[in-house]
Amino acid sequence: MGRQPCCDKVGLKKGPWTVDEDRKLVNFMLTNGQYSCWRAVPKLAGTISLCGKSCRLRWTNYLRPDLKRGMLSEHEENVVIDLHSQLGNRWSKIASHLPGRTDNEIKNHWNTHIKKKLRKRGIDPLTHRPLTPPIENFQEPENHNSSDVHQKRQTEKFIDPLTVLQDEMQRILEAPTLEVINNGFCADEVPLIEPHEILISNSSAPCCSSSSSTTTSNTNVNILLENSELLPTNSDWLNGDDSATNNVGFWDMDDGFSDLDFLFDDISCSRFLPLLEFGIE
DNA sequence: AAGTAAATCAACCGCAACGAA
DNA sequence: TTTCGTTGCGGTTGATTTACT
Repeated sequence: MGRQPCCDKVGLKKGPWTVDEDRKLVNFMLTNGQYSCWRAVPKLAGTISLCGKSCRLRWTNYLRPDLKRGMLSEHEENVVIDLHSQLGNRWSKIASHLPGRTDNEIKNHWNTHIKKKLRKRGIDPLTHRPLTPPIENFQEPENHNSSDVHQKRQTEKFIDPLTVLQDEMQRILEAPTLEVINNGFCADEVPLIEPHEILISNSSAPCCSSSSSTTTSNTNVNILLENSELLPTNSDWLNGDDSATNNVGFWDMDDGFSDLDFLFDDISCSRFLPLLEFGIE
């Protein structure tokens, strides 16, 4: 007996996601957290024409509000190179050390940038040993203003969908309760990740350093909440743990990654801004 | 201006791993 | 222990954009 497809492929749409599909998925994920069964998500979220696998990929690689966007920093590249020398092509493991970066993003960056850089330095990207013979005078292909091009492209490509999502996300985040939504799905069905966990709250973070905002890339989805009283408190989410006010969501902040692209209110520093900032400069 | 090559990255595919029954 | 359903991962593809001729 052959393996069953991950979903009923008949009638399923392929290709790029539409704004509406994004909106539905974000709506669902922000309201319910990460539902335990991706297969059920298309139906529950209303993105019925897409399979659960697609939804998972879209969310983890693109829509998650905690994602960083833009080119990897030099530090991040060095981390990737170092981890790759130890782990090989285990992109998800490598990504787990880089907050806000996805395995797909790192894999793409490796293949398009880092490999070339290593070869240019005379290092075999596969073995991390010196190339034999070393490629001398290896010329990195001229890529005029590649980062500018990248930023421009991302702006043009993503600004509209995310802008459209903005109002929707705001509405969801300000909703007083998590109740029965799409197609009767009930929020009582234990989510794996609660909505607060996809937001980073860090009252001890540097207050609105200019650098934090300058690192914001054009496609970053920065979710910043002002009306935090409208959301359950951290301790609500964390089974009564009083230290929850320092909860920082996904990552350990001790490993040197401080520019999480989340902007803090200039005035209070302890509350998030009342906007969804999409990195539009 | 038009055609082509190169670069980029979102999305797809298929397999492995895992857990439940 | 085996079977089945599901998720996660890594490799790959293909659409899009930019650079070059």
